[in-house]
Amino acid sequence: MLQTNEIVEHLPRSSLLKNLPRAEAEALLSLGVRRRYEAQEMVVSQGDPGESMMIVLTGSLRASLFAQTGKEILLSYIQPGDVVGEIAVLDGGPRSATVTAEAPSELLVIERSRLTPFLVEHGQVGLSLIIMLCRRLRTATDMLSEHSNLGVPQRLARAILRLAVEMSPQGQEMRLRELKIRQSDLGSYTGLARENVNRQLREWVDAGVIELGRGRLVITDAGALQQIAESRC
Amino acid sequence: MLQTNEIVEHLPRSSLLKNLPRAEAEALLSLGVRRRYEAQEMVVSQGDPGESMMIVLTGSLRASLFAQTGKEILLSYIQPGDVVGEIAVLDGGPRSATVTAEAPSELLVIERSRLTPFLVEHGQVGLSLIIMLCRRLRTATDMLSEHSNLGVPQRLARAILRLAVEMSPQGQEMRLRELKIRQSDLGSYTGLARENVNRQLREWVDAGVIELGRGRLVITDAGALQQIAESRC
DNA sequence: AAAACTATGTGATAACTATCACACAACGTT
DNA sequence: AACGTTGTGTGATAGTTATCACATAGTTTT
Repeated sequence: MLQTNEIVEHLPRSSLLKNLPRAEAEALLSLGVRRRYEAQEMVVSQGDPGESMMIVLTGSLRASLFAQTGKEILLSYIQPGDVVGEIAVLDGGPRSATVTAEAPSELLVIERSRLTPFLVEHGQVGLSLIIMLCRRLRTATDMLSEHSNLGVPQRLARAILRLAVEMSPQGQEMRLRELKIRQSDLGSYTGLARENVNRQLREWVDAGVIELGRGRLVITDAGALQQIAESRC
Repeated sequence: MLQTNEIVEHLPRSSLLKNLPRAEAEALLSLGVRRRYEAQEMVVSQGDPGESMMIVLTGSLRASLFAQTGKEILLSYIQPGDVVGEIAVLDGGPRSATVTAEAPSELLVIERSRLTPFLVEHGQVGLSLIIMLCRRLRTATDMLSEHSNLGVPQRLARAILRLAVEMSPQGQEMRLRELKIRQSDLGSYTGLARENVNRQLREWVDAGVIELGRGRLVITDAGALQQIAESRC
């Protein structure tokens, strides 16, 4: 098992850790306790009180909301280096979303009782958290404006391009060519019916923009996708 | 004109200042410079670089996004005590939205060059900012799930109830009975066509839930609105 | 008091999107 | 190899919502 001081190197591009001096990062990590989650296990559940936040060490997870009808709204995929549960632990409110492990995952759990005093002392870590929250806010705002104002092709294209970055294990720096995703999940990510996702994707296969497989989507012409995403019609 | 040390009392429920010790709040405010904006003047513009954040002292403003088509998406109304422009100044990115003064307004402008070092020193202020960002994230998430999953009546009812809090000059603590808002703005806030906003509102007038005037909406039966907002159909 | 705006009210129509109903293909299990 | 499960492909249909086209009514300007 990794030592605390090895974790920093193990998560090279973690949005939270990458801009922190080594000593600060290690001090933060030393506050946490490791815990394993099995595939399909729920890590946090929307509405619950939340006394801790987690840093993902290994594995992969998904964050989603559930409407009263039971329909899932997929918010994001979560990779090693990402932080989970920070909203509730920082502002004291209930869990704002549900997070589920998709694969067996190891998380570093940091309790509020240790985190809050630490943040008052370590202003730099606070700043790093602030930057992370800002990034979240930006993507939330983006998604909002996309949802209300774009047509099916634009929404789908943007979703695919965003997921190609988000699902990358390289911590948000690289764009994947091949996405491991089901069309129904693309549906709950974009707010479109699965059937319509399929119809649009098929058109793009015919146009040579992507290739499709079971639970799999390959971007063959990223430029074309980008164009569609930015077109104004 | 108010002295810096009087401002704290003048903004009793500012989301940023209310949980700070008096000395910390005053230290933060002393970093800023006052500036007046006329009605309709643009305070920050989406896409611009942003070197400062502002605390609203007096007046009222609106934050919005503009789609390529030119259509406005209304994000929020901004009141004294609220903070504007914090995202760009904190994470160094471009302005994430456009903010316009609706009435003549006075803002306290804090430059990044003074803010960042201050935050490293004053962990408490950082925490307070963090809590504010969390709140923003929560409402963004809420709006997202509403947009994709609710019907017209639910979306509109929730929008009205949220605005009744947001537009209150009492800084997010009180629910107004009378909203000063045009139906076209309700449309760009909810992502609905103005005509459909009108049709739904008319139904509610007939049902005795609200009253309407030019640029004005009065909630006469908040309980009924709440019920509509929470109904699952 | 016109005239010019701005905001609201309402029908008709067109476009879009979800839903339903299956067929089919891939994968895992026993 | 048969079976159950999960994911994909596609047409038909119904429902919703935007758009267009005006009418009307307050407000401000001249």
